[in-house]
Amino acid sequence: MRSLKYAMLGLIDRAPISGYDIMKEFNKELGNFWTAKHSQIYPELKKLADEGLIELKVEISGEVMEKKVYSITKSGREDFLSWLNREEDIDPTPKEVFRLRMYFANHLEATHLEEMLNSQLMQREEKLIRLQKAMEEYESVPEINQVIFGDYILIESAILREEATIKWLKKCMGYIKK
Amino acid sequence: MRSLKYAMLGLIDRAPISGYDIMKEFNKELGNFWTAKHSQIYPELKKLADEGLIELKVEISGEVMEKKVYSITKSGREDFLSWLNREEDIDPTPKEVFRLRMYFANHLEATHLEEMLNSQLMQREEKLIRLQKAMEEYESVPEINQVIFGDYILIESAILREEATIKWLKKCMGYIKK
DNA sequence: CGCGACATGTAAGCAGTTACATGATTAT
DNA sequence: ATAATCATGTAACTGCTTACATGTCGCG
Repeated sequence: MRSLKYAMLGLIDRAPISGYDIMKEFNKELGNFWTAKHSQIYPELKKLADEGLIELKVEISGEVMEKKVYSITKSGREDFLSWLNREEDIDPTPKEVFRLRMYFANHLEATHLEEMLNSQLMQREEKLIRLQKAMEEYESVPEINQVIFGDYILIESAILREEATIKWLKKCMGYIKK
Repeated sequence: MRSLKYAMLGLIDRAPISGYDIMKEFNKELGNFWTAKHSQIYPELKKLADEGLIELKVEISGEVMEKKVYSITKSGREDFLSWLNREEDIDPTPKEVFRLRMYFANHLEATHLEEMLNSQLMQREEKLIRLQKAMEEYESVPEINQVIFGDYILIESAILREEATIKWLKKCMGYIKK
């Protein structure tokens, strides 16, 4: 499905960007639903350039250090928009190891099960707080044609996801005690 | 991390089972959070048998058709339980293509964006109804030491996930009209 | 001068999907 | 008979992670 390709094309389309900075984008809002390591990003950039979807311009930061800045081409933009407009089915199962583990919870001792749920709960609550802080940066909902609209709705989605997970973990803990 | 290995060991531990039936388990409750195709299952079974974690017994269904039924060994059970009891960090980002797409929603026409959100909404609502029906099969919450406890909490988790996604999709649609 | 961030790449291996391939059994 | 399901496998490929590998820049 080449999803990484389109994630990268979308980022490059916003403004010319380097592989390093694409990597950093995957640590921000987008990173809640898509991410990649530099070892995947650099070869993909090469491939996209070979396919004529992006163009390279080398910048120099400091004395000698090269920074490869890529921009999207006409054909890259067409490809990206055609992907973006495609109608798709809902995503296949996103795999989650913790829930796989919990599927076999009947083998765990009650006290240890509770510890595991609690450890997850704390980590999820921390994550939720971080997301809520990010959301507070927005005074109002961005217009749908603004670039930050995407950032906004992804934070919201991530918050709803964490809240649902927390609710579930608490329910599970409720099933233990008594 | 060999998660498939442990998913399969856990299933085999419940009762001796064939590759084909493991595949079917991934279409049930567990399939909401972990799944695999037969092309991945059969080689993995071979590997687990080579590692001495499972044992094979061939059954004949009908006249000649062979069914390979695997059971867990002592060392397989130990390996599984040690994995199950391990404390782990929260799962890394589960990737979702639809939300990646929505990150770039500012490029979409309002009417088309609404169509896309609506199409997702309908599919998610259908899925939710199916999950709720599965939940209704349970008269009460199973005890935590029962095998079906895992099934129950995974259905609940899947329901909460769908509800959160539906809530998000509706919010997004709300941002469009006006 | 040392440390953390900047910056880019490759190689090996593990995980997963799609397609190829075959044949038996059961229900209609 | 014929279609759906049962049943098992392999091959080629894509996707992704971990580790290897190198060097610069800015700050204290």
